[in-house]
Amino acid sequence: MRIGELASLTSVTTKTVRYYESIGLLPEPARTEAGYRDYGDDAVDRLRFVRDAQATGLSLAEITSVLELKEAGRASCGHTAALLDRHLDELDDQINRLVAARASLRALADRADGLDPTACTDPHRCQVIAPTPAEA
Amino acid sequence: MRIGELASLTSVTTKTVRYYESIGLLPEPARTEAGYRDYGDDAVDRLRFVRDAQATGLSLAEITSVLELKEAGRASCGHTAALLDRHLDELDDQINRLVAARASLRALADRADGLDPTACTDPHRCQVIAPTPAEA
DNA sequence: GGCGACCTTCCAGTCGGATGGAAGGTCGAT
DNA sequence: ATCGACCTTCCATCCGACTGGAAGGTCGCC
Repeated sequence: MRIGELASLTSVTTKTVRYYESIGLLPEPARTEAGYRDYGDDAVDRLRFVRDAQATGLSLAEITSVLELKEAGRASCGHTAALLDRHLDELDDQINRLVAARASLRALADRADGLDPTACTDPHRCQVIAPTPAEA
Repeated sequence: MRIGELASLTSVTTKTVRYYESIGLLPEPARTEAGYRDYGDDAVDRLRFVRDAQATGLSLAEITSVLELKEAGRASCGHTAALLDRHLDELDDQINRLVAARASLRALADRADGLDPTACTDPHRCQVIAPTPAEA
């Protein structure tokens, strides 16, 4: 199939497909006589995997390394598992940071809701945001 | 105080301070006769607030708008509260997406752990990553 | 033989959040 | 007088993941 069909089957643009090829994420496909890229069905799988992996938050560089291991064949399970474990840890950290941020933001928002708007008269001190009204 | 002191009090670089000024996040400070930036104590508060707000995941653009509202004075509580609520929703979405991603990654990693490495012999199909071994 | 859809390459630009470096000015201490 | 620390401006570069556009080739159909 040509690039347009591959792109629409995987819901990406042809631009993106060429970009992925340019960074080594997708292998160079065969070409038709006219020079058009000519993909097999496995390209759809690979590209779908890329998008799935991306959706879990892996960077394109990480996905590249998973796919290179896959390409290399043997022993990839261990390496892949290690990469996934590492990414899981990062994901946990990120979630924890966001949850903490959420909590402090929630506190800020609650403070905002509880405030009397008419108390908001000093242009130099907004009580919602000033961390602790008299700390400086 | 000069830019270096402000920077070290707030744990940012002087580069970053000038950058924040350039995008309108910090007001243009007074200048000494020699042309040096000359900050008052409130600059420390403001810059600290910026970093705190950033830590909760607000973009610099969002922080700018919060600070503009603060600058504007009255009615800022309502607007600020609305912005915070909106950001809270976004944060929730983001956390949900990450948790979902974590789950699917976890499933992938479990699969990797459970696999017999010697089964990993076909260079064209790594069982850890191939989404469902025969789907194409 | 010409239209439009599709393809090619290559180069530039976007966004957010800075960071690096060059070239030069200023200050206090020795 | 000169050193080093600090300051100034301006312009360029980085990262990741694309996206846009120009200029041109190819295909099928009327």
